[in-house]
Amino acid sequence: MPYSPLPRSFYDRDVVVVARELLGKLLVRQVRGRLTVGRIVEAEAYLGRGDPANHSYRGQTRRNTSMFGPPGHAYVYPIHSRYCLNAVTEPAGTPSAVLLRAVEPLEGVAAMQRRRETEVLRDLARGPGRLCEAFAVDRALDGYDLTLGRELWIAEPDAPAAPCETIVTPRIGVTSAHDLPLRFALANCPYVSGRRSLMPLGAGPLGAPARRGGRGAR
DNA sequence: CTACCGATTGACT
DNA sequence: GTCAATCGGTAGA
Repeated sequence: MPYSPLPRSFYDRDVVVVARELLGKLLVRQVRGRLTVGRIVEAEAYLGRGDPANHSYRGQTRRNTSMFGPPGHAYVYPIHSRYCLNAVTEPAGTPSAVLLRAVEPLEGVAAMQRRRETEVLRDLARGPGRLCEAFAVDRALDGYDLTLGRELWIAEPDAPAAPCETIVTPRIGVTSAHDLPLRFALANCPYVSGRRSLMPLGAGPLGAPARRGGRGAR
């Protein structure tokens, strides 16, 4: 069966492991029988304990209730007139989650272009707010069960894409815990957000050529 | 009720 | 590179 959803056991593990392993998986959205699919190329872990950047750091509120629930559900929150999509991880009571920051558009590109009001592939789902717009994810999906395979889920790709190097960096946009390397992304992937040159894990300071202003494809 | 502030984006120097 | 629009969530009076 194509695009069968990852089981709950996938999410019921350490949030950092889940974040890393979500790279390369497929984000699938179904609206009125139409599929929108993208390959996850960037994700961030938000720890269930001792992470001041996590919305749950100061306890449970109306907004972050989904994070306190069982793993394998969505945590969707609004910010700056946009939405951000997370996958809740670890057992219920441990408020950890993985923020999906970018996907490579694969299927349903026309729908994404319509929702995003741009034709530019690279701009369809690069960044958490854009991703939600492209995939028609809003507050109605907060708490939604990602293992059902009906409206929104994550699937294993049929044929794994060419092996890609993973880079690890601090999380983008957070105002605390800058030191924690909890952002994971595919190296040299044009669909990854962020503005800095990205250093492959384990590469020396001068080992990796920084990508400069050139836009490449358009 | 008011005040402050982002897990952002897009426009601009 | 820098910057502010924008609005719901949260805390506090």
